[in-house]
Amino acid sequence: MPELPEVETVMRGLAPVLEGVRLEKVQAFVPKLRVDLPIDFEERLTGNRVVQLSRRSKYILVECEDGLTAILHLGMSGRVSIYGANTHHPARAKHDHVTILTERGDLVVFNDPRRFGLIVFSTADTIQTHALIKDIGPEPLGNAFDVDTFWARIKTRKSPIKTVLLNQKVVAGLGNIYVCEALWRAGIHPTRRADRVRRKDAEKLVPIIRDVLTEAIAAGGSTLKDYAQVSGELGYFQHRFKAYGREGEPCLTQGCGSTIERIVQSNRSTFFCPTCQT
DNA sequence: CGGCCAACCTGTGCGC
DNA sequence: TGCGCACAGGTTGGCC
Repeated sequence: MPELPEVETVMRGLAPVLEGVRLEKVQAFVPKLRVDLPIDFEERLTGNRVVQLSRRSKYILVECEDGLTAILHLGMSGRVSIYGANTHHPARAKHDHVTILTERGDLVVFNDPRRFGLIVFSTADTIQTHALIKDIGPEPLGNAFDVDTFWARIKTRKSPIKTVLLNQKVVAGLGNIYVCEALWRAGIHPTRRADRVRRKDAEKLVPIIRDVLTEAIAAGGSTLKDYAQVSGELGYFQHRFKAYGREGEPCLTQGCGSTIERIVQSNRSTFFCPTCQT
């Protein structure tokens, strides 16, 4: 489940395999994912050397030595697997759309059944102005994410706070799961209009958002179903969900005794405690 | 610009 | 076993 913590986990798994490494053979097996792959995708990456990996919101940025930066998004179902040089490299599986063989003999595979992911090209010196990147809000784990900035961005919005937190222009990297978790921790009802979220609620929410994402990264992401880290191991944060996916189960607030409910907002499931969250 | 919905895809799990 | 439907981690384009 690729929200910020999962993308960060994937990026950290890829970095030691790709950074400083020449790509021996890059192959794409589909013409497009969510959008067209670059026409020169294979030729431009094959023979190129990766300088550095980084993450912006849910995008992984692969900076290469010739100035190219590849922008990768995992969409809903995108996964990355790594097969070491001294291990068996499996035959291409269904929905394996891109494979990268490195000069060291490591194999990196991008698999995405729903093809909501994307890979496009930009350049290192223009990446900040790229259409996919330029309007994204502050990184929640960085210094630019503070109460004043956050409050300024939400206090005029009439939409439910749940919907506003999913908006990547407001704050980067949150998805359906971590929004539910953050609102549960903050005691804020997901349907409350963002312009009715008081400043003192924002003061709670900012560190809570930081904490929930930081904890999830430390746990190696969450992982619903069989979503795996690049190592193939599952993330463990899912075992710590307090709201997400817990419809009908007891609220875990001490002494609450209420039951987690599920509603639909903007066509997405929202899980919350009708008692704790106001 | 803000807000809302449909659309993009495939797979899975459930009720019948 | 098969069928139809609801639902799944995200984003965006079009419409009011």
